[in-house]
Amino acid sequence: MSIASDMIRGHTDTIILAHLLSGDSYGYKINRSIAEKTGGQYELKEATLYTAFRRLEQMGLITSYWGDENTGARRRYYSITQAGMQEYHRMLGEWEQSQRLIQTLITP
Amino acid sequence: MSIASDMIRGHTDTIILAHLLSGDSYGYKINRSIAEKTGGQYELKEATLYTAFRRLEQMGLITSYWGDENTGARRRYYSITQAGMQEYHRMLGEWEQSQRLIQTLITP
DNA sequence: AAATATACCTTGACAGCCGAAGTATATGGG
DNA sequence: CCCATATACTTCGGCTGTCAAGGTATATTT
Repeated sequence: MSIASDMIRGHTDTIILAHLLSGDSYGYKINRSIAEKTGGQYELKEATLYTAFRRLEQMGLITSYWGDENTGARRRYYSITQAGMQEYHRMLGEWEQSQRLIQTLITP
Repeated sequence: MSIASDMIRGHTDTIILAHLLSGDSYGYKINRSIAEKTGGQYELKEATLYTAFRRLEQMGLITSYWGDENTGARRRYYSITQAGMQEYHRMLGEWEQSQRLIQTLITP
């Protein structure tokens, strides 16, 4: 495993929810967007991304529907739910808290 | 526990190394210290803690020796190595970087 | 004598990440 | 026309770190 992934672990869901706050989107595009936002420093592995979608949908934080593209590959669009928005805000708060906690603990 | 363990995951090793920078110590005490530092908000589970010691020793980042207590329970002391110090600094840098990365990604 | 605190260890289950491989459509270059 | 590339999604199986549960042993407090 790469260290970076264990650092991001626990934030994957939040990252996806954050993205969907700006409107419905689909897997491939979300990942492009993540890569762009970070200047190519980071992107989710496909397997990770799609299992995250499954997880989030199962938890009721997002819903999905097939796009009606009449050209190109089919796309599955995702939408954040009310519960998803609530959860997003809760996770943001947890990040703030854990950030301080970690900072405290890794400082000798 | 109050903070999701997935948030801390990836920092356990750094936390232990950070502690050992201040001098040799042993498992139980390190965990007491973590709890104290965070005002009881966090502590490592024993199984996690001792697994981490094994991992760190195997990686050559720490060494261990039995204390010579002639009273009370025996203690296994841990010492950070040169490689451990180097790795600690590398991990600190990674934390800085991933912190910014996560902040960017979880902001809509 | 029993409960509590100190101190360490092992086992097995579980969750999330990811490499690898597969499916399918559209486009541009040779 | 074929092939490489980009788009887009899916499944499988292995790996790693966390943790609940259980165990061992000593010293102090009740």
